[in-house]
Amino acid sequence: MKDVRVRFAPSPTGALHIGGVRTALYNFLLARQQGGTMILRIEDTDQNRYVPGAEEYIMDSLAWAGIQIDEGVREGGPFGPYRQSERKEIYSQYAQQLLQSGHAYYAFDTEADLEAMRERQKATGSDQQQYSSATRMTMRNSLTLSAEETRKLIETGHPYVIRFKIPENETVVLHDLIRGEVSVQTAQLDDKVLMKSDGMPTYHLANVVDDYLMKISHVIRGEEWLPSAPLHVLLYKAFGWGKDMPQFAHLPLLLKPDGNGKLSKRDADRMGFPIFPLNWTDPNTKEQSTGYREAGYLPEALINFLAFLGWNPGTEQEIFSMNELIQAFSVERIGKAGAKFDIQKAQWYNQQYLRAKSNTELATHLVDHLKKENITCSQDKAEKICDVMKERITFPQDLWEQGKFFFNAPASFDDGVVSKKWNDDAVKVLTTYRDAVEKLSTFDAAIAKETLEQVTASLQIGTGKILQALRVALSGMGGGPDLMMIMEIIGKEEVVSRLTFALNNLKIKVG
RNA sequence: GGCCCGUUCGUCUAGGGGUUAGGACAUCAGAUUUUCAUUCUGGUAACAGGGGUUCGAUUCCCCUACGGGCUACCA
Repeated sequence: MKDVRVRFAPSPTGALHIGGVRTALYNFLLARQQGGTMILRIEDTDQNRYVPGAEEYIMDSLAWAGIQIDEGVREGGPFGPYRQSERKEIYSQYAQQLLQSGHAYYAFDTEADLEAMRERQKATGSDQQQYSSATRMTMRNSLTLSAEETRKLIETGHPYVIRFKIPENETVVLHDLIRGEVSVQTAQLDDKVLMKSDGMPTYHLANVVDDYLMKISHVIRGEEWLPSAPLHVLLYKAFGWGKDMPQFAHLPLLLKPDGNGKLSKRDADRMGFPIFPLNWTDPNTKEQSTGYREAGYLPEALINFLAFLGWNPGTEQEIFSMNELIQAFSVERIGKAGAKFDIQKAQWYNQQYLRAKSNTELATHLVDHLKKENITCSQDKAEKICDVMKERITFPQDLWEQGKFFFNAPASFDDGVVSKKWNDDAVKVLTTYRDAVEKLSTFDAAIAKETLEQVTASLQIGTGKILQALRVALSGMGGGPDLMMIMEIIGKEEVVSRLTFALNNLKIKVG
């Protein structure tokens, strides 16, 4: 079997969209599974849309996600350059080949000429207003002009494009790995521009030439390319590369969570979830976007989630590491229909991966975060906190968000809990308890519990009745991890001082 | 408009001519828990519609509806 060589070919027109990450992922999975090569090709043939920094951003994003590139701008490789703007000469050379073999022609039409043609077509009631076999003989091109005229126009510097001459009355059949056979009549296709007047190729030419030269075996890309795939097939044939044509797989799109249509940045902003892998500041608008990384998503969770959007292994296993995905992946099991983007599922995955992490690893994260808050915390204490908190968090930052009380005494107390649970009995027990704790020489969760039980027993008040009051006094909140562990972690002195503060400041609410 | 692609619980999906149509997320209920969360148990919930083919269709075919993509000297 032919060596598997796949490519992810984004254009650097902005941050990498999450859908692009999935496309890259599927390419990567196939490459790794088959012992093939993953190529990153930068498709920067549109000079107007070039956004500085986008290229770096794309590479950094893929690296973060764990999608490794074997050949590309950074990595180099035997088929470079991997930036299309640096391959300009190659494309014009191949365009010449098409010109000579009669598969392409020069066109000198102006914007106004094209517009007039479309109007004429519209007036005849035609379904399509295209530059095609139906209209090309009415236009200003090397098909209608003499060789002499054509040569003169080019020599005198008239702007021109090179168009592909779509063959007439053919049926193009392409075999898509996901969709099966797709066939299109060439009469539906237009004479696409291959080389633009600025000397750059269009996507269609560049993509076919590069895929051929780079020996790409599988083209795995978004469904938006399906309509132009027949044109690409025709191009391969025109070049005489029919036998070396890659296999195609057109991926279903990622749809917005509500309603219909493809997932856009607007939807993500509106619903409050990231659309880009990493933080991104648009250099033109200065608009800032939070990335998945910064929002607290773990790359392995994002990857697992993305992999399952449009693909599944056919088993009931939900959690897959990258290596497991590589093992299990198959293009044939990719679905055909678009998948709505469900951020809740992504959060669930994140939770699963987060809780699978060791306390040591989580603690390191916590300690790092605490530095930003100017709080010092031993690794040992941080590990204890992570141990009691990890079952209740979705994002790493929740460790701090939900566990602030481990470091800062509560400044305010949950009203609902106070009004319900802060009563005479509670005050009585907590006062006695505070005094008892103060006298203790050693203190840990077990001792804290034993002492509390002794106090409630002596006062003949059920322990359960006052636990919520104790919790709110210590943490300010009505919920949280095991109270005895909280006391052990914050320590005896802190327990005493927090109780004293609460006892002095909380009023019993009557009624 | 034209062309192409698609359609199983709210969502991601498995399945496939005869199944109690399976799982996961979400949701609801119960249990556990000192609270919240977790965990456990259970529940609600789907084959877009109409025609065929067939003994039988959700599964195969056609049509319709709906949805999406494309329709640039953008990718």
